[in-house]
Amino acid sequence: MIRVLIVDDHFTARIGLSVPINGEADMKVIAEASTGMEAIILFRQHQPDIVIMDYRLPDMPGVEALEAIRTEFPKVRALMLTVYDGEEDIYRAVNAGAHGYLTKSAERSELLKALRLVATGSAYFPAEIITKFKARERRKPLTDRELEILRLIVNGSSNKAIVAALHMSMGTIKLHVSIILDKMGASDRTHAATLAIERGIVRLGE
Amino acid sequence: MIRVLIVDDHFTARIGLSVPINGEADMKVIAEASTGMEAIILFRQHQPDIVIMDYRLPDMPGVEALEAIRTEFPKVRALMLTVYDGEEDIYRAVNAGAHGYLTKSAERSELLKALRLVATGSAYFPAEIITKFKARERRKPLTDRELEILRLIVNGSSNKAIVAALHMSMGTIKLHVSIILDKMGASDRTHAATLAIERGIVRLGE
DNA sequence: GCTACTATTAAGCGAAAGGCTATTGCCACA
DNA sequence: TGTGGCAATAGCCTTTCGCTTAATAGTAGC
Repeated sequence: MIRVLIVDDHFTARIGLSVPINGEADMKVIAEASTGMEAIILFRQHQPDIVIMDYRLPDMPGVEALEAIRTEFPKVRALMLTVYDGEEDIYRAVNAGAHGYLTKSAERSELLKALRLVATGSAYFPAEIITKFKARERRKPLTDRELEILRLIVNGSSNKAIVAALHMSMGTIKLHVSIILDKMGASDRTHAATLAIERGIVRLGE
Repeated sequence: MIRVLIVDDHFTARIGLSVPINGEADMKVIAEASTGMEAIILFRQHQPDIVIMDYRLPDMPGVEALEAIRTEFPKVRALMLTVYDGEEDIYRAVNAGAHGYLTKSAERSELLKALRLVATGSAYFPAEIITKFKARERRKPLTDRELEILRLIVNGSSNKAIVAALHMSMGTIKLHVSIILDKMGASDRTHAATLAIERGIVRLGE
């Protein structure tokens, strides 16, 4: 019997997962969490065979909750199930220890298949997910400073505004921006901004 | 008895809605659709008291399906239930005839309340939704040409690239861009791009 | 038929952006 | 104790942006 912990802040998603899962003979939902903290506590209590983890949670990103769980229980098996499918999201999930990644448009049969595979020690990543993961792996990662500047660019800041915000000289900012464009393969700052959103590097409204 | 039609392409969402709804004494899910076409056909067949409509569907946007239904059945009652909460999304939904708008983070009680209100002839719009609707209403709408150029800006095109794509002169493009920035209240094209995504005017990857 | 709005072209100007190169200091890793 | 990656500064040069103003033409509403 595969014992499942569901982590999702939407009650419709929790019901929509637990009903089909409990309808299977070989699996059972043993707990449901709606926040990252709750997920950590319930994992400790029940030590399920698999966690189905949403990306966006009210208190912390799902990957952070997963990392916290993995620190305590290195053998945790997790399947990410999310609407976000940016390169960066996928990359972070894999690095946090996820053994499977599905978008919410997955069909019932695929979800159940992925659950069984991940719970029994295999991995499950659809081809598009692997492609995006590899694309992310090939890129030189942005440094903390570059990320900070990228976020300001996405917020619509001019170089002058960035200078004011970060107390640096114009020359420094411009060099950083150039390196960001190069690493991301963007033609200019506008392109970099939309790529950052598309890839999940920067989330709007956060 | 409130007869409900659910329109959502995710099977988890459909189950997550129909189970709680069927658990209520005064309402019942009488059909479920996973595409816009299906929604139109099932509405004709069942003429439900209310439609719960997702924004994103595989074949057409939910608002378009709703518009099509309203052309045939002007008295249709609809509650939008979606993850998208941009000004433009809300504005379009209201103009397509939606009498309620909820994001998927709504709680069970709020969803049921909204369902009852919308089904019995009232409207249900949370305060944040109304705020965004009004914000959109205050803005001068973009013309078709301006929208076309805004999409290219979001895709990272330079003015030169836009000239090549639309076969227009640089002067024309520059003037269009200036007007777009002005109407949107954006400081530059990068800001316009992220605002366009945030407000739901342009969807990435379409 | 007049008015208003939209689409288009155009020229010019100052500001901003982006590419390039050179230099310094720091820290971690071998 | 190098070596390499990161952060920061600076100057120069070219291109691109964004603003302004002016003028023409089509089209939809009144």
